[in-house]
Amino acid sequence: MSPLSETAKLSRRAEVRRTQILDAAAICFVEQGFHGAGMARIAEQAGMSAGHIYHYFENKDAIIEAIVDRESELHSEKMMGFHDIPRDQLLHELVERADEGVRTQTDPFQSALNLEIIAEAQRNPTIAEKLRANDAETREAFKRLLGEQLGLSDAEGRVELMFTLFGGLPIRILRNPDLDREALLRYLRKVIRAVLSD
Amino acid sequence: MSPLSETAKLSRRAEVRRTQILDAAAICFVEQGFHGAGMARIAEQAGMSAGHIYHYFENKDAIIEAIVDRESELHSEKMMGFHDIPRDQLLHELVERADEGVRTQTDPFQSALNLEIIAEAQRNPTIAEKLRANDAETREAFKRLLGEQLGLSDAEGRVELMFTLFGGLPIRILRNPDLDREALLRYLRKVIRAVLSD
DNA sequence: AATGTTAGAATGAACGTTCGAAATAATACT
DNA sequence: AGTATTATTTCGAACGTTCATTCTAACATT
Repeated sequence: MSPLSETAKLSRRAEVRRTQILDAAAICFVEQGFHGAGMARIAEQAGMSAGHIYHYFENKDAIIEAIVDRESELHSEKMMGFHDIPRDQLLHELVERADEGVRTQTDPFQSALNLEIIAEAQRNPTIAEKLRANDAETREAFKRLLGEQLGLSDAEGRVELMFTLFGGLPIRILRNPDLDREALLRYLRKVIRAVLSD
Repeated sequence: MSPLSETAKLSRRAEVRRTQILDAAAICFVEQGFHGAGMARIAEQAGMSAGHIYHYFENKDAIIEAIVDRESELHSEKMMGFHDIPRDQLLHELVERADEGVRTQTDPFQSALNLEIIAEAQRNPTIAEKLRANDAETREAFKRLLGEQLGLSDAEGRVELMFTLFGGLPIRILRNPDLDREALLRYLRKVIRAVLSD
């Protein structure tokens, strides 16, 4: 067996363990928060000993950072999905896909993890920086989309409004769990049309 | 001296101490989070010993709850300010006061405290209930405003959209601290007009 | 046998909370 | 009014617990 495949096998193994830990940690963080969840609980959920986690992550903060990285990547990919849409269908698609956005942003697990990350970013500069970098990236991508594909001026303000709206959904669902998603969607679509046209 | 004024004096004293503690705690919570801030740090900020705090609050959670109550009351009062506006000026006023809303919701201290409360609500049922009660109250008030004063149908969805938008501002400012408030405001006003008219 | 992998006990620091006493204020008594 | 007594406020040390992290020894795999 070549040393290359050996390392590959090893890294793969390690990669599996890492995701195991990250998945477990995400569940614990949602249930108890970053600082409420103990390493023991995370280890139990991941099916390994507490001490063993330190073979894959330097410390608890590194786990948090890895989770944020994973979420950021997911978020970026979601955003990039709009770039393949032909320009004459773009506005229509953005309006149509509003409900998908509402669904993901109000999903109990996702929105809880999101809010947890947000809270952590407030006093963890590393996390804050990751969030801001991801925001800058997706914001610029969306601005280009509006400017180049839809030919809209003042894309900055339009993007900020859209991001504020979708970003506010996790908070909204927390404050009103019985929220009428359909009623909200009616006006969400109206707003998208108003903001993404002259 | 009547026993009434005596008790009043005593409660006043206690009330001053209580607000002293709440103010100090709010600062600490913003700086280090609910669970990051220790009682020792809060006590120092309040200018008293850690043990002494327990004469005014049963425990740390009680402090958190009191802060949430105070913020809720503030939020309710802000909302009630719209009820004195004559109906023919209401829409105009709502559009005009948008920038005041943006200013308060993106104020560094307020938005940080807000997000901290939100995060805490995720696994503290008492806090969650307080938030939901406050939301139900302000939501109903705003719905009445739109229905009775502006004669709008389907107020539910309109209110949800507006609340989502303003509620999302603290997150927005965290993810993009350099946010162009004026650019955002242009479209925020456009959205308010679109959502609060047929 | 050697190397990589796992478990779980040990460590030390940090935290919320309790407690008994000291300081201060209020009240009663002479 | 001035002293004695009671009540209230304040402090800071001590306690018990919890937690992240380290370490040592056992285990598996090659």
